[in-house]
Amino acid sequence: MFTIGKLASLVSVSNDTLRYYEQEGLIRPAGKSPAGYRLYDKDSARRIRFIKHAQNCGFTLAEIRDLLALRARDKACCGDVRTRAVEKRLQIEGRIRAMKAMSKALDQLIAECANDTQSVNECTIIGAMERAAVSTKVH
Amino acid sequence: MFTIGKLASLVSVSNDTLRYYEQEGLIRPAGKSPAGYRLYDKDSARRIRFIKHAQNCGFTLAEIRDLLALRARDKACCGDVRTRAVEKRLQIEGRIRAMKAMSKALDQLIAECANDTQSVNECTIIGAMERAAVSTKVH
DNA sequence: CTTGACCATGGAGTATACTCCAGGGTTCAA
DNA sequence: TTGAACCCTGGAGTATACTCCATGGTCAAG
Repeated sequence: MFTIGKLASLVSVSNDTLRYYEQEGLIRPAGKSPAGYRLYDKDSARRIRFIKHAQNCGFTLAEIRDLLALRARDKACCGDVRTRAVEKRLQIEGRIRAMKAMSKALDQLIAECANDTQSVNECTIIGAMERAAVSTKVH
Repeated sequence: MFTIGKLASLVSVSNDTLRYYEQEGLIRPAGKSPAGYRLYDKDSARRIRFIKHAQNCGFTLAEIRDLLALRARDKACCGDVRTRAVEKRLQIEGRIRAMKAMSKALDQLIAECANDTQSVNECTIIGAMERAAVSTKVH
């Protein structure tokens, strides 16, 4: 059990952010001290790391709340939960494709920048992106 | 050459968004009509699609402005441009890893939801995420 | 030559995700 | 027992990325 400051430094966010997450229904302290101090456990830390992870994947806090709600809903892993999970996975896969295209485009840009024999006009990310996108078909 | 409304519907954003992008230095109309109407060409459309693409990859408009500035800067593809491109690519690759872990976690969740023999306690995304993250080491 | 669909500018408002007080209580080491 | 370092709540402020006016000019069809 640690106080908010301990947890905050443990997971590298601010106390305010933790209180904000609580307000938004993303986390709940494991308990409270007699003085009303929030007390967290290791699960809280895991949960916050998950939130950060999901944010890094481009999910909003509202979406992350959904994502978290997928787990342990009521009794069993019902069809609804499964549907949402499948939905989210599709979303992620779309983003991964987009990012791969972007990465490929940057690769091409970097390669072009490496050989100075290339003309300046050819050195455009948009062009590289388009060439990369042909095979990826995003959106 | 098309007016703002035409371009907007072509790339599925609002007129306001296009004016906002202009204000933020992300786009510039190819020209103006005598009456002061913004006139765009096909390159504008490509540029906006690039912006949307990059946003989907998790970049802010400021970062996208940087990304766009990578192209055709001054004379040649200098080291500075290359450095930035390499930087951005690293950023993207990190995000791709994070998203793959997330996707894997959801896969696992979906699989678990499919076989009802699994107990409820095992059906947690956080758990799935952690198992997925072991081999991926994000951040 | 008017009417409806377009365009312009400037500025205010919104949602998201924090971030930073102010004012006050708690804990603990010296 | 006092001072530094913590905690609380409530509310205001910030950055980003739009979104929505109000007011007024432009254009093409009928």
